[in-house]
Amino acid sequence: MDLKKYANMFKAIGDETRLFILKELINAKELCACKLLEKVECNQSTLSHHMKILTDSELVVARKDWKWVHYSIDKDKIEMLRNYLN
Amino acid sequence: MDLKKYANMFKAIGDETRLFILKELINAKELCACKLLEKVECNQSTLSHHMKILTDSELVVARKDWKWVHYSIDKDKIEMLRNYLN
DNA sequence: CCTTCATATTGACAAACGTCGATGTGAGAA
DNA sequence: TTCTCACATCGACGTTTGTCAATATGAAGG
Repeated sequence: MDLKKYANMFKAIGDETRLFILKELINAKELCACKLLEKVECNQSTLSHHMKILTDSELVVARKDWKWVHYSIDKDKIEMLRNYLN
Repeated sequence: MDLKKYANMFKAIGDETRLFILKELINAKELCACKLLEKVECNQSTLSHHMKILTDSELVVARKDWKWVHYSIDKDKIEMLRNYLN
C-alpha cells in the first residue's frame, strides 16, 4: 500500500466527528447508521457523507441487511495504520 | 488528551507531503529545514507551512541551532497515536 | 553599517472540506 | 399501487486547506 493510501486513511480519521464515529464502532463492534445518528448528533446527510469517507478509506466496512446498513471497523486496516507508525 | 487533539494529530499526517516528511524524519532522526527541502521538492514557504502544522500538532519538535532549525519526531506522541488505535 | 543565509510570515488563489435542507432510491408493508 | 423507512445523493453555502511569490525576520560575517 502506498503513501497516498495511508495519508488518505489518516485524513479520514483526522476529523473530530469521524474519530468519534470510529471510537463508537470500536466499542460497539457494529452499528447501523440510525444508531450512529443518535450518538453523533448531526444531520443524517452529514453522517452519510462521513460514512462514505470512512468506507472509501476502507477503515470502515458497510454491510447491507434488509433496509439497514451496518458499519464496522476493518481491524486489519487499523493494524496497518498502527504498524505504519512503527 | 482529548478527541480534538487526537483528530488534529491524525489530520496533520493526513496529507501526502506531511506523511512523507514524517517518514524522512523517522529515518533520519533529525533534519534541518534545508535538508528536508531537498527531499520534499516544494516551495520553501510551503515546507515551512507544513512544518508549522506538524509542530503545532506536537508530533514534530523544532530545535533551533544557530541559523538552522532541526526537526525531529516526538516519539511519545507517535506512541500515543498507536495506542489510540488500540 | 550592509550582505548573506536559513527560515518564517503574508497575501492571494483555487481546490477541497464540513454542513445542511431537499430530493432520490430501493425495498418491504398495506 | 401507494406509503413508509433507512439511507444515499444533490446543490448550495461558508470555511479550511495547500500552494506559491513576495516579503520579513533574525543572526553571523564582513
